[in-house]
Amino acid sequence: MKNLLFHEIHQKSRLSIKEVNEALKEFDLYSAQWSILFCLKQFGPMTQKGIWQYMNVEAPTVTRTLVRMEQSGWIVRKEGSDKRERIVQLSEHAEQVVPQIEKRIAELEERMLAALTDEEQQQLIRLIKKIGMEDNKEEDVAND
Amino acid sequence: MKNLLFHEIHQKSRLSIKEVNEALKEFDLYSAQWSILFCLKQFGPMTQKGIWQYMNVEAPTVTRTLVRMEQSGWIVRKEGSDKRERIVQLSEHAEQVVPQIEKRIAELEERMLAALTDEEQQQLIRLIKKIGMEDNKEEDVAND
DNA sequence: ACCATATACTTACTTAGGTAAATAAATTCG
DNA sequence: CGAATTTATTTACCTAAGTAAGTATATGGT
Repeated sequence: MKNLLFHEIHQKSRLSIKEVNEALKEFDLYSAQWSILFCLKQFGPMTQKGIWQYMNVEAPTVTRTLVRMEQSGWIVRKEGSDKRERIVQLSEHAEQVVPQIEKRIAELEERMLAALTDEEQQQLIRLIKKIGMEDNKEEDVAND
Repeated sequence: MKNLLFHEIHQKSRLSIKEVNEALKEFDLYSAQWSILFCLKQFGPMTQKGIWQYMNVEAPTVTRTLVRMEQSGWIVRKEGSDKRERIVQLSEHAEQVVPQIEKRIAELEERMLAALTDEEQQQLIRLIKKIGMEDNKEEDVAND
């Protein structure tokens, strides 16, 4: 029975990525790339480590995505004072377009969550956050 | 704010896959492969279409995974009466080992859901199922 | 019976994620 | 100071998922 839960999460994850990719098509962008743009918009220039830590993925994943985004002109990477690290920031083009994308994605999310009340959405986030391994202490659960 | 929800789903999806892969290592198996084994164990021999429809993925995804599983001896594919379709079933080896894997995965899931009561788990499934596009009618929500 | 269409699967190519190992810069310690 | 260790990023190789287009078998309409 519990299989159902992970099965369901896995499916909704794929579904949302698929829908986001569809919405991003007109901007020539992919979901993981958008996640990074969104992150940079929120926090300003940051190191690659900052990005993969926030996104909770491994370093190579971010490297690859950033290479593609640099090639397509969404981001710029420059050397930090610590020469090991590279500081990532939005390109001018990205700065201009990100608000439009944000709007488009917000509409999509609203459509996909239309069947849930605001209360249910909050409940859902609260419960999902509880999933995990032992390191799921109060601090993680408390920050809502 | 709503970004948080998809962000969270995406992360838990990755996390659960990562943990499942870790648990499956000793069986030389990957999460998507296990999903198919589980499916075949539940329903018995079925066509590839049956598998990708149940799993809610595209046909090529299943083709690829089955090719690997056939090579490593987990499944067998034979021609159906309709010569276009291929009927997939567990190998003898798989029949023997699947129960052990099932047990291992069940333990893992229990650990990952330890912070949620049974009631919360049911609630969580109910809410997740509500996520989707327009085709989210009563039938989908009612079947719990 | 034949041609057009539909269906089941496969192939080729793309993004996205992971691990392991390599590289290069910083830091620590004797 | 110099060698050893740690840290940030990259490279190489794996699974997983998607789309688009190709192949082969069934099916339907005239």
